[in-house]
Amino acid sequence: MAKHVGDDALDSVLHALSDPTRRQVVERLAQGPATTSELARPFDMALPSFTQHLHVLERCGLVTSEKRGRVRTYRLAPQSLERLDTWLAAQRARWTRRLDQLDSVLYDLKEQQR
Amino acid sequence: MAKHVGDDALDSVLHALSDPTRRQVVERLAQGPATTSELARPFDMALPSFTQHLHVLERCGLVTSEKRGRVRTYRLAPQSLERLDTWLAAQRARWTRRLDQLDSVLYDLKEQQR
DNA sequence: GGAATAGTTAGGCGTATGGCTAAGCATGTG
DNA sequence: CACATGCTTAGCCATACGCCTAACTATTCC
Repeated sequence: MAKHVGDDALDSVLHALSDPTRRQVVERLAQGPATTSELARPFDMALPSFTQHLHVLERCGLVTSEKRGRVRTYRLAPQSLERLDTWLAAQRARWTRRLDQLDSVLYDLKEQQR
Repeated sequence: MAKHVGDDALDSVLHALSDPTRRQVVERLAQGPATTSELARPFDMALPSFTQHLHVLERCGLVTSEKRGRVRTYRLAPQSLERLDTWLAAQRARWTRRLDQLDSVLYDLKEQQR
């Protein structure tokens, strides 16, 4: 089994996305940048609680932010989703390769039955 | 923004995958079934701690298990990864649609400059 | 300058998470 | 039957998480 030393990034991305609030923020930002309070509006949550979610998203690289005046604007950093994509693709590959092997085993069995 | 009521499943799948131990188990199982102790062997962890990870994976539907005699065998349940795949694809779609819109805005700006 | 606005910092609180040991149960095996 | 094997249950502990309120800072606007 391949060693996984540098996958802390994946850890934190997956952890960040495992919270529904944070996932909704990501979904919102996939449509374009937004400020802290715009992002917070749909949620029934105290602002400090909400900004913690934003900090989690930013720490793991899913979003970036920039403060102009007193307004902080967040944007999605889509390359971070690609990492997840890559991992998923790798698993799919393992899985399908395994199914291929099973197929050939079944084929061999059939051959033998003739 | 679309409402997200039934996404507890995604919550728990993402949470499960956010742990490196559990991710490695999934990677292992993507190559074929294995028993509890086979799965545990590579990890320097007390068995009860490890089986908790297996339970987490099973509760969220990422794996299934079956006990024959005193041996429990685990297999990957790949449809659960598809759910994640679907979500990721949706985000990618939002993101690229957004980029398309930006493209057309830029195009319009250019037109006006003529 | 004074008041509203936008975020931030500090600190507290209950629950969930991830690890452990010790003991318990089945199920195979000599 | 006795013993080894494979896993499970019970209970403990420390840390992390997600939420809150209160108070603070920094900007913008009249």
